[in-house]
Amino acid sequence: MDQRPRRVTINDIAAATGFAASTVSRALSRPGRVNAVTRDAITQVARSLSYVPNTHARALTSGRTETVAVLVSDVTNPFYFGLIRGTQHQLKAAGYAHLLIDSENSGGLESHMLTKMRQSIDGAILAASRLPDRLLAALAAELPIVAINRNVHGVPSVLIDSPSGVAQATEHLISLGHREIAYLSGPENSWANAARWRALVTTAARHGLPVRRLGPFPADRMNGSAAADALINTNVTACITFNDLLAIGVLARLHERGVNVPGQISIVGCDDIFGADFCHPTLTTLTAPIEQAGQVAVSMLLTRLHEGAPTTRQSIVLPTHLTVRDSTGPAPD
Amino acid sequence: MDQRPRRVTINDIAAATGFAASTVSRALSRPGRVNAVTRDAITQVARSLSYVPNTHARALTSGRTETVAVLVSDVTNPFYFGLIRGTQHQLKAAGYAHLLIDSENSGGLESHMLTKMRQSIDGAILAASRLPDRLLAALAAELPIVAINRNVHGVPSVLIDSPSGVAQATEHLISLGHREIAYLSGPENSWANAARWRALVTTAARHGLPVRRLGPFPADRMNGSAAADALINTNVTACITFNDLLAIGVLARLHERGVNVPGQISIVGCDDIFGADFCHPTLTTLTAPIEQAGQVAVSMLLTRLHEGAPTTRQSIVLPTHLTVRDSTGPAPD
DNA sequence: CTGAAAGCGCTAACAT
DNA sequence: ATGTTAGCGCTTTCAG
Repeated sequence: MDQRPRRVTINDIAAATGFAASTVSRALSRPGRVNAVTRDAITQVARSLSYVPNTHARALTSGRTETVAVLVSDVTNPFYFGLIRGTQHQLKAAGYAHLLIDSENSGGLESHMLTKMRQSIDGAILAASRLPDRLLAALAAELPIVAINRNVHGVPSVLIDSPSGVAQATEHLISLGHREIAYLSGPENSWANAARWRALVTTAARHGLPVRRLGPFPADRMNGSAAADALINTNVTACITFNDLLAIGVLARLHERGVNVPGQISIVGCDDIFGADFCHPTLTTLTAPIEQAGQVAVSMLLTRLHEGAPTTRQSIVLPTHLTVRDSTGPAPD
Repeated sequence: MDQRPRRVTINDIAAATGFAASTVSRALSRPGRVNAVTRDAITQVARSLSYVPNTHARALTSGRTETVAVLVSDVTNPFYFGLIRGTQHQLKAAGYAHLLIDSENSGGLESHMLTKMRQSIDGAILAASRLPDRLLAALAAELPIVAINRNVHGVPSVLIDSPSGVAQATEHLISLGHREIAYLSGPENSWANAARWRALVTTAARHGLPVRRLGPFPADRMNGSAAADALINTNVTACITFNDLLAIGVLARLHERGVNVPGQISIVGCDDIFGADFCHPTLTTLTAPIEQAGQVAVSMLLTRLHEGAPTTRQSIVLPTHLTVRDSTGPAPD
């Protein structure tokens, strides 16, 4: 009674219409290859029997699964919320299923999951992959992938142009009179972290200004305390933080320790995640189009899947802009 | 060259070991049914060939897919972040794949996706289903499901006990001297919304106090403005909000209009989502164990799948508690 | 305990 | 344009 009630198959439709199973198959999956009237007859019967094609049988023969895996390094990180939203949306529009995988910040788990799932998916989106360049490139040779915020030769990717955003942020701080700026560093193995630091160094150098690098700090709210304490020990009047999560943590700790933001120190975040506009004070940050990044990544992947084109080395860079809120202000005298 | 490099199958292992394919199959999926030494030989060869079983072939014959769908009504809503984290974690631990589906607040899309996916999944977790009771019950008869925050006869579920939390919150407000409390209502078709409202009414009545119901408001930050404005038009000194998202929106609007919280009005949220502890002022709210809800839901589903037991009508209620922060205070004189 | 054989539902050559 | 015939890789009777 709890048994699955014997689904209707392509053969049932064949029997009902008098056509061969293969014709039914064609009519349903390659409508062009079949006479219009037989196609209509078949579609009609299929509908009336409420036929649903069996994904597995289809995948088994065709190799296509209409499923894309989205790997994030930590589902918990609100940065991914927007991204997941973007991939989810775009994938659904294309009729693809969305397999969510959390690699728990581990390259090992990442590649393990990927090999395990290889035949269950047509491709994958790797957000913030923890895989070393070589492995990533090797993987890309076996499986269509698109990386987000990761620039490796031979791996199509969607990059968020934080460098130019960081440059803007730096100019913003300098124009407010800040002469010494610190960078609160995120994970050492993060591509974005390195890119942001470099951009800060470059821009500050152009103005003949020194920068300090503090950290690394794991990029979560908790570690904002350590970061804030480190910050207080310096005499910088402004800092750019690896990401908003960390920045929000810093803000909380600074408040706790009675340091006024932006009165005594200005804070800039990165990403503009959920919360950046309602924390206290609201956070000046680099707004990254992360939902769009998810969408674009999916589009690239899908194109690749459909064209069959190797599409090596294709990369798209998405712009960021500085969103000024209340956490930055004039340097104290 | 881009062709998938011909995966190793059970037959390769059979050839390599000299055993029949069926024996290999058994050794790999039902180790008990096979001689220890042949099993070891087979496992060994399988490993050395880095064999990965084909999900689809397996699903096709066995009917099992080791995949569970998690349906949320809106991936964007931070309430689901914790939930997804919980399901993701638990599912992965059990070796199941996690299929994320966004039903976009539409019952139609919800059931459509579910029928389409029926043979691709072993079961589903429905978070905040928009399906009418009857359809939900019918669905549960066909497919193992566990509902979250939805109480329908015959559908196993995980319920978050907001009623007792709301009661606590109400007592909290009354003890602070508030004599007239409003409820900012969420979507009318939400089970949780109804439950919360009832709990407020009951508790207030016990103290002989009136309550006002405002709304309904779509439960997102945007609509916090409308909700706040409606609130200002009353002369209540405190309100309980359907959820934190709405509450955070209300806080922002109140601030904008110069209304002091909690000086002039106290606000209580529900759920304790990401952000509730760092918005301004920090939000007094009902802390719901939503990550745990996800975990429990998965456990229930998995038990059901493995025991094969119909497990009708099993429900688990998870407790909530009031987390007092800065958005509530004594009633103004 | 192990092997042989028969499919699961569908697609993809190959014929017609 | 349609039908025939083989499987895809695996599990599962059913024998031995």
